[in-house]
Amino acid sequence: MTQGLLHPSMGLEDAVLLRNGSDRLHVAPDEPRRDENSDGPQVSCFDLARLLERSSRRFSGLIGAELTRRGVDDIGPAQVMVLLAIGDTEVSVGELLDRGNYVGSNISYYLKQLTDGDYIERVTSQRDRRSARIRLTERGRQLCADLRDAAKAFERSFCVEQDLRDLATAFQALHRLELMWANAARYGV
Amino acid sequence: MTQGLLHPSMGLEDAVLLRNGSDRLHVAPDEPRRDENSDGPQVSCFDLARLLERSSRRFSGLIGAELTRRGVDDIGPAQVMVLLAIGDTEVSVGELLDRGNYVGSNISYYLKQLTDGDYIERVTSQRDRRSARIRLTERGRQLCADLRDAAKAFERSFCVEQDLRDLATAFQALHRLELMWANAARYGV
DNA sequence: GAATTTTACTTCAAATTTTGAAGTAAATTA
DNA sequence: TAATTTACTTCAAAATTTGAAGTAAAATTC
Repeated sequence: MTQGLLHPSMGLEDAVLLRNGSDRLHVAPDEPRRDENSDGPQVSCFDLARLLERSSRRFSGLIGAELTRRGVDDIGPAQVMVLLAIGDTEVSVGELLDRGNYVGSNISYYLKQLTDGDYIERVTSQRDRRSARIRLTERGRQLCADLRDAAKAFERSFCVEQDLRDLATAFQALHRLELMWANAARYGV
Repeated sequence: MTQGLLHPSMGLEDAVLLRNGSDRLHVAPDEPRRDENSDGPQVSCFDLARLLERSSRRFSGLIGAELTRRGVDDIGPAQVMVLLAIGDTEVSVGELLDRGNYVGSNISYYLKQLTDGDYIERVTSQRDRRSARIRLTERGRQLCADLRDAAKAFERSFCVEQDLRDLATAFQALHRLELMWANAARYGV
């Protein structure tokens, strides 16, 4: 169902050797337990949520490293995520709040840094002068493009066709789950 | 492929009404663009990573709310994630680091809080007296059990069979991606 | 059309979380 | 037995997140 997300040249054996403690060369410790009389493993919200967190941290680390490599030191991974959330279009702060499920004051803080670093520019909307319209500057656009290139290169060297389909599958399933969580939050449980 | 993650009684229309701004009743703003001549949507690492972040935040919010409901106010969602990472077994700090991709000093900080709140207990291993063995106390176990019950109840009322399979699918695909990211970090790009 | 309410943000200060550079003490290796 | 490595902890600084005001511009109500 979900084969081949690892490059042929890189087996699971390598993959799990993430720390090299003497007696901790264990396999990934959080495989959800298999249900004896079923054909798929049981996965709880919690299993998944932990995986989400861990993956996010992992990804942030990667972005951070990439920023360092590029000599970008005025913003970090968190700010990059905001840049990516903005994308190619012009958005309002409110839209960003939705997109990332951010808190208002938090986004304000990031946007200030991004403005200071000249990654975005803000124009107050003519239609509604309360609302700030945000768009990437050339610098912001360039950084995003560079990161996208790096990601593409990564995908090319590590992913096979099936991986990309799996990515899409994971995305869709997660997206739906996220909507459920959002509704749970709204309607209380 | 991935149908039914929403309860029949709750349509997409409701699902996206997450904020009630006057002119921002838009549909989810980050659908990945469809590639004209392909049968599945193109999803980049970044699309997925943003979804991971957002979902995590959403989930943390849910856990936070649940803690408040239960009158637990000495720990937050982040600490709960550590409890869940510990699980039913006795683990070392190093194992936790792997499990959550945490930073050492960070876990130390959480463990201290959890010890203070009597959610976990630490015993120095006899075999290797440098290494702390951690396990849940009755209180920690109870909290986890309660949360699991709440999650089960949520799943029962909001998920159909297909949803649970999708959860498993998402988990597997993500897990593999995470391994790739981990290796990318290790081997540099 | 003036007063009120709501929306769309921003600011600030406090709390929380994360990081990194030491440190400690126990194993391991040379 | 000395040097190194491992498995953590501590501390202080930095980054992030939160929440309670605040501001100013719509939109609504009277």
